[in-house]
Amino acid sequence: MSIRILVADDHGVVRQGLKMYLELDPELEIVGEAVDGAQALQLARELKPDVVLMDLLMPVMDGIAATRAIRSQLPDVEVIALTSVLEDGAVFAAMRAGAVGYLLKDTNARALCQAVKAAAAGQVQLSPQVAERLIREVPAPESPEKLTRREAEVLRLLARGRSNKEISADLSIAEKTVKTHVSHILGKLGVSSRTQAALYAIRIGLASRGPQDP
Amino acid sequence: MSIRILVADDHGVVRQGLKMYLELDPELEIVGEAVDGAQALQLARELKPDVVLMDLLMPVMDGIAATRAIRSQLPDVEVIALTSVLEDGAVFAAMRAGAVGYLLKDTNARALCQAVKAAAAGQVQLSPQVAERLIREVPAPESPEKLTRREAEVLRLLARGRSNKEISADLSIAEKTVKTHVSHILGKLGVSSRTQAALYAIRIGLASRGPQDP
DNA sequence: TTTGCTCTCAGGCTTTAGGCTGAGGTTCTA
DNA sequence: TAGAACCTCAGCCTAAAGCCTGAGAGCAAA
Repeated sequence: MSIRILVADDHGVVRQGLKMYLELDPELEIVGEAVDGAQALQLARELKPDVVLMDLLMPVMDGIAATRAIRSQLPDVEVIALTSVLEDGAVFAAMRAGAVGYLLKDTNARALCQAVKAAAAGQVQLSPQVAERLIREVPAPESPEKLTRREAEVLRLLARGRSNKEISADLSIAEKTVKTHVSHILGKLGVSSRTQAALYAIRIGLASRGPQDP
Repeated sequence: MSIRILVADDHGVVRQGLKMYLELDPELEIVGEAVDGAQALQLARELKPDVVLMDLLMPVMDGIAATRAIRSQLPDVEVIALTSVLEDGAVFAAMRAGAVGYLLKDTNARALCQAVKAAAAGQVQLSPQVAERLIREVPAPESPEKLTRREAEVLRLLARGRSNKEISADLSIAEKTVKTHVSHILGKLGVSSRTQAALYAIRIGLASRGPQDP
């Protein structure tokens, strides 16, 4: 059973290059190509690939947004972010969006194939340069995305398994207000349930995965 | 400074295979080999390795007993249990004996090296299948009830943020049935919401994104 | 001062989650 | 062969979650 791959990049040359690289490995199979983020999302839904190679700079819907959408709607589809240059914040943003890997386009064929296989197994794979960059970006995970201070606070409690009612008691505000915050959180994170939001918070390290006792 | 490893397995083929896998990583170094539990204990005392890869089924002294002996006499030596098949109770027994990891022999080279490094740092590392088994053997400190196979499966999906309706589609069963499973899961785990159940699954490693997804 | 963001709260609404009871089917085992 | 699990599904119910609109108050920057 081969690993099914969807390639998303707005440049034909890049898609062709990736194709030639990936098809050197008999275990890998390209099942689709997308030219923008929206199409990537659509094709991911239709084809349900194992791995999406996602360019971050694309028209219509950028790679970050597409990654977030795919990861929230299709949790079994892994995404590897792909860029030509290292941009500030991009690595962390991609990881926050749910990408399981982050590669530069100058990666060689062997490393690329290996990264795809690792991603299919749900394992993190980073270019050495990227890993170094990540370490320097991570120290400032102050606010995930654009959550306000209050929203981040609510998310932290939510990610400890607290109900809206419990959170309202914790913060001494109305449960209705908590619901408002939660709605905003779900919207900003691009997820559709509090459980997904909690898992997101765990992933970015906002909440520890320790015991939930207050 | 490399990580020093002792391999304990009564089959030469397995020892050779582990050697080839581990020596792919320059940070790992095999310093000794044992063919039974008694020899493993003796060599662990002499060589003081960082990690012991311990087969559970061995003559003279089985892996569980050897693990217990090593952990009690040499607290700085970490032990990873290794088996070819998942046996009932074996995971729990190994963890009780002090093993910090539990891997199947069909683990690939990358995962194996990663597990050894994690073990050297004292971190727990489990195969996804093992994690699933573990949750069935050791559900919660309060209620010693075990999850059934199906319940563990539902929990795995739940811990990926799936709704009841989505899970019912994934498993091709009625949403009503999923609700029944979820109710039983919550009861057995002693938690009061699906989010808490998801966090629990994450904590024990069930939710580590594994390759066994459809 | 105006603009904008944030935090607060509400009403009204639909959907989802979860508890409880009962029940028919399979499969495995004592 | 009779229990004992387990999986499946249903009805009926309450509670919780989530969406949408609107709105007042505080606060800070332009």
